[in-house]
Amino acid sequence: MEKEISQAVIRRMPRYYRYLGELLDDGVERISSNELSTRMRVTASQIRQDLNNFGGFGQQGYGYNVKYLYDEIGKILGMNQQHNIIIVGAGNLGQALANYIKFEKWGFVIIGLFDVNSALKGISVRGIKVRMMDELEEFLKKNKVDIAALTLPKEKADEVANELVDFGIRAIWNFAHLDLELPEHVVVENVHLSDSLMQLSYNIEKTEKSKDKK
Amino acid sequence: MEKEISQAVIRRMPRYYRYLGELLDDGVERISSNELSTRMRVTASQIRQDLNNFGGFGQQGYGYNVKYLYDEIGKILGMNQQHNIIIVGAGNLGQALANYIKFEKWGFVIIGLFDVNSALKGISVRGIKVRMMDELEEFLKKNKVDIAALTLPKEKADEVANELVDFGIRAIWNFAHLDLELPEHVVVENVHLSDSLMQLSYNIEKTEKSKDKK
DNA sequence: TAGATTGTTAATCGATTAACAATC
DNA sequence: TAGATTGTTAATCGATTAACAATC
Repeated sequence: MEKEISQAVIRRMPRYYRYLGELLDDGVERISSNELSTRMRVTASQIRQDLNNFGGFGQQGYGYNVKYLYDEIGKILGMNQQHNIIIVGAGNLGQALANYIKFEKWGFVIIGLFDVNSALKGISVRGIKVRMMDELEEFLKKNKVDIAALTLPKEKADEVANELVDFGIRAIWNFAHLDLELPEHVVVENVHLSDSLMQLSYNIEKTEKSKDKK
Repeated sequence: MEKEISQAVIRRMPRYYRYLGELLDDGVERISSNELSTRMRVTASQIRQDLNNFGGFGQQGYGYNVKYLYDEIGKILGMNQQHNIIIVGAGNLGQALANYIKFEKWGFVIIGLFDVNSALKGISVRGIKVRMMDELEEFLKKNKVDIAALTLPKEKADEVANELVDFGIRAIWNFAHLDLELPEHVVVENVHLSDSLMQLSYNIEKTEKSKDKK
């Protein structure tokens, strides 16, 4: 019986992956938790604890082999397999995501674009034509889709999300400004841009105030 | 001497704000921590603790007045004032953000678009023309800019971020896939979309596995 | 072998939840 | 006044950090 790994740990994994990728690019062969901790500004203890949730990737007296650790974290995050994505909502944000070719480096491939708005019918983004929602069921039968990105206004998002789940979608990358209420077996990752701006706004005020005190 | 409020609390505030906004739209006048806890799927205790970091907004025996609490949280988050934003990096994502008019509802107004790529010179998005970086200093002298959104590839982001800070920018909304190393007085809020996708990918795998066990 | 550094246990710190007295 | 519900203190839980024995 494996113990559940906390989301706090999961959130840090992509960051380790990124730093290791940079070290790899720089030709660094091995690194100790201590040296990595200095670069990343976290404690060495935390790095070792985090990694040991998944296995003993290091070696006493040596540290961690950068290439090996990079690959292992990649596997943990599922970067060793392709993820097919459809984007539902072909407005500005949806189109921007469709254009963002860098995702393919990590195996995230956008294979379809959908919208409810028939005004967008016929438009293509990076060679991917925008389809209407009534073509979705057929499309999902013919293509393996792992993730649906939801970039619709919140008024439509809830209904469309349920439709996606009915058609068999198991993972939603949600950009709509609401909390989706979906069955437990569906994984949802929220990107709430306005929440992020509000946090920034709060931290601006806080920083201004602490400056005033001096 | 005020105690520092943890980022865990700050992260939850925009969500409270959103739920209260919905209640307000629905014409709900008052709400108890208990009822709100049911809707938001958090504990009533957490709600009361979170709010009491900022003040006693409720009333024993009554609960919270929705309108009042909404406004108070709005003030905490700085939603009572306008924030002028420039977007640096007028590619797909930058343009998508510039087009996203909903931000204005919360007082976030995009007043400028900049890029290093002269191919974009002359293009306009929602009436905002793309300017070159050499116009930035002048622009910042003439306009109050509260936030710079960074939507450049990571190769350019670091250099541009430093430039922004040199010109007096105090807050950066960072979409580039790297950790900016900036002076302490600069507030940075990161939106790492690929990290978010990787988390989603991990959680997909985890959910698949737990299903297999049955 | 001696030195370095991990993996892991123990200690500490902080965040969440529970409980209840205060009070509307 | 009685009932409801907050604000706040105390208890619990979980996450982070420290320490060190194991071992390369």
